[in-house]
Amino acid sequence: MPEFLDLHSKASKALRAAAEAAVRRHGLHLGQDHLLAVLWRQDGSTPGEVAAALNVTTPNVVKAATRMAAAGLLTRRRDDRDNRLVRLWLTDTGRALQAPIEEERRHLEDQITADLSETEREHLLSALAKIHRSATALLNEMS
Amino acid sequence: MPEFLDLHSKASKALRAAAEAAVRRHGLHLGQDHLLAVLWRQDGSTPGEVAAALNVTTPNVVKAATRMAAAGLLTRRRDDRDNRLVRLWLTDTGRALQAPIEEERRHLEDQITADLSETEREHLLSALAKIHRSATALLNEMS
DNA sequence: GCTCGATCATTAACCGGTACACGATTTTGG
DNA sequence: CCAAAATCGTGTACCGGTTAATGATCGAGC
Repeated sequence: MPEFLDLHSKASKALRAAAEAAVRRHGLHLGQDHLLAVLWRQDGSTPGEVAAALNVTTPNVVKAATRMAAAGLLTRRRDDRDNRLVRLWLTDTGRALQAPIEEERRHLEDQITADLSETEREHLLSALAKIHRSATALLNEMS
Repeated sequence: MPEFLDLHSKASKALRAAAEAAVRRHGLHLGQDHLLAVLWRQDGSTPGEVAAALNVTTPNVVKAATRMAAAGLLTRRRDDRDNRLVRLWLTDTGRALQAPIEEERRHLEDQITADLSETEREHLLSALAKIHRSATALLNEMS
C-alpha cells in the first residue's frame, strides 16, 4: 500500500464526491459540466472534438450528449456540408448554466485549497504537473 | 476552469490509466486489487466490512465479488453463526497474487514519483492530506 | 465515374461507482 | 415468547469510463 497512491486515491474520491454534489445542485451529473465547458468555448463542436478536448473516448461523449439532449441542455444536428459529422449546439438552458457552474467550480476550488498557503499551493501544482507528466509518459511507453 | 481542479483531474485520469494497465497485466481490473488487499490483510471479511475499508458502497463490493468469484479469485460462504453475513475467502489463485501485485504497485509509485525530490514528495503528501480533509469536511457539512 | 480506404458517429458489452428498494435474518423490547 | 426494529446482502437502475464492432458518408486514386 504505497503512500502516495493510497492518499491520492482517497483524496480523489472525496474530491469527486464534493464536485458531484456541487454540480448536482444545478441538475447536472459529474462530467457533464466539462462537456458543457467545451461548448461554452466553442458551440457546435462535434463529439470527436469534445472527446479530444476532454481526454475521453468518443462513445462516452455520445452517451453523455444523448442524456444531456434528453435533459434539454443541448441539441444534435448533422453538419450540412459533411454528413458524417454531428454538431452539438447549446440550448438556452445549457448556455444559462455557464455563469453559475463556473462560479460553483471556483467556489469549490477555494474551499478545497483553503488550508494551503500560497507557496504550498504552488508546490502542489508543480508536483501534480510532474506526476501527470510521469504517468502520461508511462502510458505512452507501454502502448 | 480553476487551476487545481483541472490539473488534478488530468493527473488523476493519467494515474488511473497507468494503474489499470499495471494491474491488468495480472488479469485484474482496476479496484479489484484493493478488494484483494483487504482480504490479504483479513481473509473472510464480509462485503460490508470490505466496503467500509475501501470507502465504497456495499453493492459495489457485491458486484465486484461476484465477478471475482467467477474469475476464481475468491469464494463466497455464509457465516455459520449469523446467517445474514457472507464471508469472502481467498482462493489459492487470489492469495498468490499478493506478492506480484504489491510489487507492481510499489513499482508504479516509484515511477510516478521519480521526478520528485524527497522534500517535494513530503510537501505533496502533506498538501494532499489537507485537500482530503477539506473535501471530507465539505461533504459532511453538506449532508 | 467508380471503387476502396479513411473518417466519423453510434451501438453493445463490460467494469467501477452510486442510490434506492427488497427480502431474509438477527436482535431487542415489551 | 413474540412482535417490531435494526442489520446485512442482493437486485435494479442509473452515470461515467473503456474497448471492439457496425454502419454511414466522404475523398482519393485509378
